[in-house]
Amino acid sequence: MNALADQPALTRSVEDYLKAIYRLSPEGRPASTSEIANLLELSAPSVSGMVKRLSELGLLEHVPYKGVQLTEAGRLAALRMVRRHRLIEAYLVQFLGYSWDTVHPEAERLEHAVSDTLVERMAAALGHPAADPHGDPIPEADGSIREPASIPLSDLPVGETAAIVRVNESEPERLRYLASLGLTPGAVVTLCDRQPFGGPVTVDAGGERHVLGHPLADVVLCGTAHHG
Amino acid sequence: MNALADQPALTRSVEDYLKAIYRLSPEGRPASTSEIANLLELSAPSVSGMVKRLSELGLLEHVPYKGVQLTEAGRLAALRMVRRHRLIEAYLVQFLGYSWDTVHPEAERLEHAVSDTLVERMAAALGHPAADPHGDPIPEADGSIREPASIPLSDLPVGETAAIVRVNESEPERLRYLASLGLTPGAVVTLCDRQPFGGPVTVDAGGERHVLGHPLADVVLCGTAHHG
DNA sequence: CTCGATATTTAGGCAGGCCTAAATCCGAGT
DNA sequence: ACTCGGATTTAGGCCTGCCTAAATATCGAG
Repeated sequence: MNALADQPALTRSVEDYLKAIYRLSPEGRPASTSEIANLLELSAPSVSGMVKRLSELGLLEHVPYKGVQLTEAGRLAALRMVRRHRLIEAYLVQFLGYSWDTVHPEAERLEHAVSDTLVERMAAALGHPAADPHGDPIPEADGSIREPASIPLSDLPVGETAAIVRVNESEPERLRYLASLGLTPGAVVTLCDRQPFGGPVTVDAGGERHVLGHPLADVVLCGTAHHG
Repeated sequence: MNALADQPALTRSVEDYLKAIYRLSPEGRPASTSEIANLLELSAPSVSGMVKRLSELGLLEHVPYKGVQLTEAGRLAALRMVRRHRLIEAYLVQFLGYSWDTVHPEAERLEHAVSDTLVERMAAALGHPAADPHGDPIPEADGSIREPASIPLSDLPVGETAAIVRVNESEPERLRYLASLGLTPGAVVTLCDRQPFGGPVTVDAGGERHVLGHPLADVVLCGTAHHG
């Protein structure tokens, strides 16, 4: 058990690469060098070089000119970082006064420094939450993760009521704006109107009506617990 | 104000060197290359090279073959790390179930990763403590630090009663032993007997009598609030 | 004052991780 | 089938930060 703990020590860089590749390959689809370079804000040759080392370490498989895929070891190492990151975010918000729009950079640094012990103590202090402040699901210590089914607010049928389960956004500005509208995980909203051709969406949240641009409505994910 | 915050970004290595040199030069006495190498468990040539870089960065002054001394900038950077370390230790013990003998390595890693914001939030959550769990004084955010006067338990006059203010020990084993005897900061003890020539010391702590070897009694520091 | 032990520095090397410039591959369009 | 542009990899370089081996400075003892 606890497949995410006590793994060989990896450098911060390696941890970041693995996390990035994990993010870029949701269901095993290979990630390209340039996608990784783009996400990590590094040059493509740097990624190429690191990819070679990581494949020699057995953390990923690389088909030259095609892309990379995490091995099981790589996926577990990545999930370990994701678990850390999300638990740290939850802890900082719950206990140290961080808000969901400022917590990311702090977690980004801490995730490389905390011990497995500390992570599990934070998890316990939080009561082993299932998701972080953005609604992103927290992988279990054994490496399992369950992504709740959801649909973007922009796809919710008009007239339908649903709970927000997740907000897929990282820009602080947008997060603050969404929070100011009450559009945070747990909030119950009703879709009142949708304009065609990617037009805005009108939503009722806590008795107030708001008009949201389509791109913004797209990152607000609603639960699909259909009537029961 | 807040001289300890918002300083130029230093690497983990540099931060560790500065902290080590600070520890080795209590009142400005120069620290030698080998002392630093010893404390950081590095080779002397490694230290020599780093010292050159640090002096070029203006963080210390180096008289070749004589020793190094922190500049004001270096002292502030070191104090910043000390503040972080001690606040983190206090926080982990108070809120996350760490004990004083296990908290050091965790703090050692976190001190390089936390932001100034997080440190200050932890300080606030703790109520701005003056000392960490070992009684080591926590530098203020402005860089000031006050070391309370104290004498080793081994030097306490026989018959005298005093409060333990600090325990200058880092080995977990010894810390656990001292804690098991109730010899932790805040405890009030009376020196019952001392054998000559560096012999053991008998101390009353919370109604129980314990015999302590001289080296151990030496790291237990007692307050010198003489009858008043 | 000189010698030798010890501390320190210099010289040279290596790994991690990043970069730019140059070579190479791939695949789309004709 | 060929070619051209974009993606990718290779080549080569730099900085940090560590190492060992060798040179050099210092200091105490005789």
